[in-house]
Amino acid sequence: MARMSSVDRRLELVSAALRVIAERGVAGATTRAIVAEAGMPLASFHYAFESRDEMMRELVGFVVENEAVAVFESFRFGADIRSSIHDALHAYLVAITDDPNHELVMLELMQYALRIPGLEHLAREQWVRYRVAVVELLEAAAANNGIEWSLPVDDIARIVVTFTDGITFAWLADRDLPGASRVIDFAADSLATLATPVRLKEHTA
Amino acid sequence: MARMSSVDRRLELVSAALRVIAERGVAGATTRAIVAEAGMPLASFHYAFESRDEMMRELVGFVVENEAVAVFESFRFGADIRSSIHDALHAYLVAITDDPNHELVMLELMQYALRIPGLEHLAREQWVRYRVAVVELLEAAAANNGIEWSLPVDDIARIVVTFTDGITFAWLADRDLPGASRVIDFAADSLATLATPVRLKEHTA
DNA sequence: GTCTATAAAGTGATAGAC
DNA sequence: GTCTATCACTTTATAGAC
Repeated sequence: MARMSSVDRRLELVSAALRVIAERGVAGATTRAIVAEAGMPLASFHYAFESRDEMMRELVGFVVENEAVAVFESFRFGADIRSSIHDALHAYLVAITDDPNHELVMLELMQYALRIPGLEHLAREQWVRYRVAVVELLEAAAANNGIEWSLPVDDIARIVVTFTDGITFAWLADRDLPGASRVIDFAADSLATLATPVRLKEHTA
Repeated sequence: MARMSSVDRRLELVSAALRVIAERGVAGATTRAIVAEAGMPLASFHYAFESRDEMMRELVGFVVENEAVAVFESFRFGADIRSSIHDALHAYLVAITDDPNHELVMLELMQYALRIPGLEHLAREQWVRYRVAVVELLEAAAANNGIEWSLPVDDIARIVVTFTDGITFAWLADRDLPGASRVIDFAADSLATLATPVRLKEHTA
């Protein structure tokens, strides 16, 4: 393997570690397994990182930074707020079922962070970022579908993430896709009741 | 330690292992840590169990069997269905916050089961048992508050568990109790819309 | 039966050759 | 700088003394 900058090698190792974790879990992410996945000799690991703990801290931080809710990025809104919510949740469900290991890794890393002293704040941060992403989506949906939210948008985002977490967890456990779809139907219905049509004083062409 | 039957020793070790897991996580539940917690010499472990894996299998099975949703057992219903749901969810939240490690252990064991080939069905089973417990509660609540459910009770139970899982997960991450309470308010409101007053042809005194 | 003492394998981390 | 070879330690599991 050609020479790489220190920062590249760190990234390469973190990336390899994430693949190993997806395959075998956090417990299976030994330094040997990671360097094997990255195609490096064992010593390269401690050339890039002080310790395995340091790498795991960087990995969790990396995930928190980069785990955008990409599901929603290319998302188009529906004709009304109910179908916008429904389609977004459905897109989320599809993303989960397409790559179950990904969500399992997120869950495992979150738990890992909750267990390691000094990393608890990263668990909180990751969860808050999800919520912030949902806030943006809720505001865009409101603008798009001409509604106002009857609760603080931050509270609604909390409800939405409660749904997505619950749906994720349930599907990971029982793999019942029609069941998950029925929950999404309910979620869309009940969230739509929090939307009220907005009276326009003026509107732009 | 006095002589104990084989079955008692197994139970003692499983119980000690659960305490160790609550304290240090699954990764910290080494055979040494477990026998130390149980006050036994190391060799006793393999006298009772073939291997650590066998003990972990029994432990997960034990939890699945015995993890009753005790929260709801001594639960009293409210005057209407909305407050019955609300109070039940609130009682659940109190139980979680009183003993955060307990839910963290359940989460961790579920993840463990999902990772270990041959144990996946136990993860599913544990989740289904929660749902069955909720079905019973929903039916009791319906009888008590004189309503009928407008969806199959099994689907509603799925929604309820989605809520409790999501609320649990969120609270473990961000420890925001007022936030969790607001989600519970919403959950009670939206679940109550699934209840319709029942017309009685006749009633018993 | 019970437990000390140890084996065998795997871990994170490094020294030292190139 | 890079990597082989190895250290020091921990893990599960067992042999063998009592």
